Amino acid sequence: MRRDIFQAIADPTRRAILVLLAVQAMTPNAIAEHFEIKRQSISKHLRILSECDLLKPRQEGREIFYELKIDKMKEIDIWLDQFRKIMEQSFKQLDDVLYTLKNKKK
Amino acid sequence: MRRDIFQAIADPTRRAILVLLAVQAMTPNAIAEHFEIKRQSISKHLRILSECDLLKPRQEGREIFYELKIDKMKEIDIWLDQFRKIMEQSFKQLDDVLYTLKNKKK
DNA sequence: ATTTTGCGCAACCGATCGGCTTCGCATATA
DNA sequence: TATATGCGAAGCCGATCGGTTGCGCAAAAT
Repeated sequence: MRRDIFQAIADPTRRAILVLLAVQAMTPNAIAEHFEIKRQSISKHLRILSECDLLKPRQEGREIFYELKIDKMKEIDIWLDQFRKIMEQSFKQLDDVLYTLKNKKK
Repeated sequence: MRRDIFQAIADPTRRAILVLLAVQAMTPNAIAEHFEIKRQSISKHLRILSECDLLKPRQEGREIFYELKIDKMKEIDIWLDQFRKIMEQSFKQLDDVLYTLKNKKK
């Protein structure tokens, strides 16, 4: 079980489920209506997403509403931050180069 | 071949490679030194990342320097935007609720 | 001219993935 | 009480994944 958030969003069906649940909590059957796969397969996806802490199930009678834990999505953002920082740094270095060139011209 | 960017970053080794290459372009051998897997496996990862347009190979004699096409990372950001927007909307709705409650108190 | 080095490709292999079907259980509903 | 419904768990299966080894080729070094 690798089961990290990146592996979770690797599957296009799971990404679509996340988008659906971002709008409103839904039951497995309701979700399955939006796809061409069986409810049981949806359940498998829901299990994976839940294990990654991306979803929170809420039992209501015999139904289970899965809701998105949107905060968890921040983890992806945090990972992307590395690149934003490195990019900034690259621009800074580029600035330095430009600055040096400018001074040499003088 | 699914080969989209989300499948590309699903693998932890590939994510680490991206971070390495964010700092500076490197050859397969140089990259492999940072991992405990064979150079050929690294090459496989590099092929996948290149096919996703995340890397650009630059031949230099018999060496190939792979460099990160950092712009491609924005695609992930764009996907995340959906959730940011939905979150904003949720806060807006929450504001509406709070506003209504406030008025009822009067 | 020969050997070493850097690389990608192809074939192989066990593990995992993402569907499927079948089942059992708990909760409505008749 | 009997039946229908909503769900998860388990087992199956073909496809893909991520590693390996063993090439062959071109460039560099000897």
